[in-house]
Amino acid sequence: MADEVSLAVSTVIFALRPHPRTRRPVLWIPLVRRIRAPHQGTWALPGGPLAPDEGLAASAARNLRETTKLAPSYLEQLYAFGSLDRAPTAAERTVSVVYWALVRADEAEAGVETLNVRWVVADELPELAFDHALIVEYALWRLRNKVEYSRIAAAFLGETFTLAELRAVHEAVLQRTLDPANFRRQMEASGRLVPTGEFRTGGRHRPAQLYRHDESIELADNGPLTGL
Amino acid sequence: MADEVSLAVSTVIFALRPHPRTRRPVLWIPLVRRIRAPHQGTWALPGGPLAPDEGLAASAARNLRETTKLAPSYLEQLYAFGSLDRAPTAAERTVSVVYWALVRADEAEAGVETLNVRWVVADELPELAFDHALIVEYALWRLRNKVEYSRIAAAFLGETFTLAELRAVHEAVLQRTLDPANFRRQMEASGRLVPTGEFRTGGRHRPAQLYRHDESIELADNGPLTGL
DNA sequence: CGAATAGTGTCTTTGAGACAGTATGAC
DNA sequence: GTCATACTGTCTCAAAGACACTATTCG
Repeated sequence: MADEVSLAVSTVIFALRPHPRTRRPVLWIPLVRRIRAPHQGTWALPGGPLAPDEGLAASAARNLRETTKLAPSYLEQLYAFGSLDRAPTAAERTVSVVYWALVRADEAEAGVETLNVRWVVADELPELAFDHALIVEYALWRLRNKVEYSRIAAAFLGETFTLAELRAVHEAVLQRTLDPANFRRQMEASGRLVPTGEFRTGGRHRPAQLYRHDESIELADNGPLTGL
Repeated sequence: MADEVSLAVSTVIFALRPHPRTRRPVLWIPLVRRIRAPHQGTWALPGGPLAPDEGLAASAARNLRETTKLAPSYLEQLYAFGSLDRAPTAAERTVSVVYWALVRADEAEAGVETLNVRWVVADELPELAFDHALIVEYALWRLRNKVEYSRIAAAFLGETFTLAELRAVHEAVLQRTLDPANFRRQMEASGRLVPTGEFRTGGRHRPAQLYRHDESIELADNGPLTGL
């Protein structure tokens, strides 16, 4: 065991894109290939050591940008992992502060995929390095919980959207269909939606009203930590 | 700014004891007096550097034991704090992984209070060092949320308890009175309570049935992180 | 007996969900 | 007109809360 503890920041980045087979929207995350031991060659979460002159969230945002060329539309701390057995074969003891982030689908389309960066469906992961499989599972659990009682789903959409588009995000995250009528009433009752008076035309059906979110309401309620 | 980041673990420790004036049960936390700069002489959360051969939770449990002579009946990670402006005057950059813990009232009575350790009412704090006031506020918010949808209140009680005792814990944490009839039904409907068939006598009224919690149910649902 | 708390019954309100029905633009 | 989806109405059920009532023990 080493006599020093090093500190790293990693990020679980979610985007919504169609499943390669079903074409239905599902969650994707980018992975990076490890280029050194331990676990050399296997896939891992993007991340790296914390720079001394940089905050934790800033570090997460930076290595998100470096691996995906994207800026997060939502970023939240997930957990600090620091068990002794995280990397049994490693010489170095590392504590990882992990963040999770949401990026917009259209931006994720533009995201580069290189030899060492690969986007995969979040429920169909390859084998991951260290305890990263557990970390992704936990991030998915948090996202699925939080989408039910906050307006973070907005982070996957643009400025304005129809109720059908918002519902599609919820359905993709929760992996079940939702009743359109009841979903509409819940969203209206939440007081977070503002009708714009504009309509989305183009489908072969009645045009749908466009909404935007009330931006005075935080994406998620983090209590006293708001804005940290 | 230093060119190294040091890692510390701190803990917000909650106990239920009567308020000095009202005698109604309220939340208390122990503070330690800082014996070195910065903020020398002011009160702070118990904590210290992470030992290289110790897990994060183990470190929290250790310095909880060292300051209070107690073992936690509940321990959960709160947040990792690492902004650059946490300690503007400090030469050293520190990231703190903060835990929060619950200890039993009877044990807290026995907890030592020395010159450098002082128990204070959680809603009537003195001025605290660094960002510790924000940290306590966040811990209180988490506790008050979690008591409503988990069985962590049990961590303040002994093996068996009456519904009135359990309700008193909820009332103290939430700072409002609860209807005894509705509280009873909610607890019974939760499926977490097991009647023991024994009764608590001694009051000048009908004896109350003693319950215990179903120990196959976790104190709180942390999803995939169960038992970490 | 009265005081005090244990425990039950029941009414109202609220929100979730199931599902039928109406509205309207694209074609 | 037909199709597809937008949007509305309404019924049922479950949980939360207010509050009246009964039960039982102690002094």
